Amino acid sequence: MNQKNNVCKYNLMIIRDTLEVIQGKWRIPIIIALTYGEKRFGEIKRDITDISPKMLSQELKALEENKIIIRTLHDTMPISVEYSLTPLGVSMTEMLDEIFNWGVHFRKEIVQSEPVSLQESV
Amino acid sequence: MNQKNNVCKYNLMIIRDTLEVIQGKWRIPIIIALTYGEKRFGEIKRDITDISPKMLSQELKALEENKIIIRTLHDTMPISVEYSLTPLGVSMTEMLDEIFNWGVHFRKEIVQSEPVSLQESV
DNA sequence: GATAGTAATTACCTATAAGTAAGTAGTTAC
DNA sequence: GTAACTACTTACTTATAGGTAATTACTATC
Repeated sequence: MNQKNNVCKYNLMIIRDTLEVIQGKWRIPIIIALTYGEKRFGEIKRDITDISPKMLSQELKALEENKIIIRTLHDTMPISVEYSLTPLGVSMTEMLDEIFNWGVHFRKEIVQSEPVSLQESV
Repeated sequence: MNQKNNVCKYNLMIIRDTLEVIQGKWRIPIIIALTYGEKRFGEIKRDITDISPKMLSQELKALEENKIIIRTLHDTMPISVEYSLTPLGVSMTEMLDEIFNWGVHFRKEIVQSEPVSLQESV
């Protein structure tokens, strides 16, 4: 029982470090947008229609600091900036898939029991 | 390309509904604590040492409203209250496992590159 | 040269999450 | 009867997340 308890506590510690990286309204959506290939600032903004440039800029910076994404400056005319996942970012795929899968399951369950308005817009 | 884009946007919508359920510092830790079996208020508090009774009470209530956990009042003397996962809560297991797995991977990567203090206490 | 697009930054404000501290109502042990 | 335990609740405060609006610097198009 004490052994089981320590395992539980160790796992909770790992989880809390992880949550700090993926916490917030925008980080996971941004990462998911980038799993569809490298994108420019404006492209991500168009995918996540209601994010403000301030939040996008801020969260991209945080994800870069956590080595989840890389920012590449292409020396074209006009200059373009592209964001893409690092190997560490790509390694999130299974996790993101499972979050998505559970989301689908959850939506099914909730829509069945109480037809409350989740986000309807696509 | 437009097709791909709509798929991306639909997926983002699912994800945002999901994030609302699991968002915050305490919900995932609480759910994980309960994957080890049903627990009483005080037991959860002992697992998650730094949660305040206010936050625990508040988050348990939110999880109950989202049908992730159930609160059972045992008519013992003295009365005891037990929290356990619903089938919907149990269905989060794969997702939580993947979050944990990525957390382990992330910790390994970060500890290698820069030995910065993550949470050390167990 | 005016207008629009890209990739942001800055200042300011509000809303929400979380923390602190104390209190309550019941029970049990000494 | 008083001290401690369980399961909370309430009031208050602080911290953080997020939103709004305006601005910047550069290029391209009309």
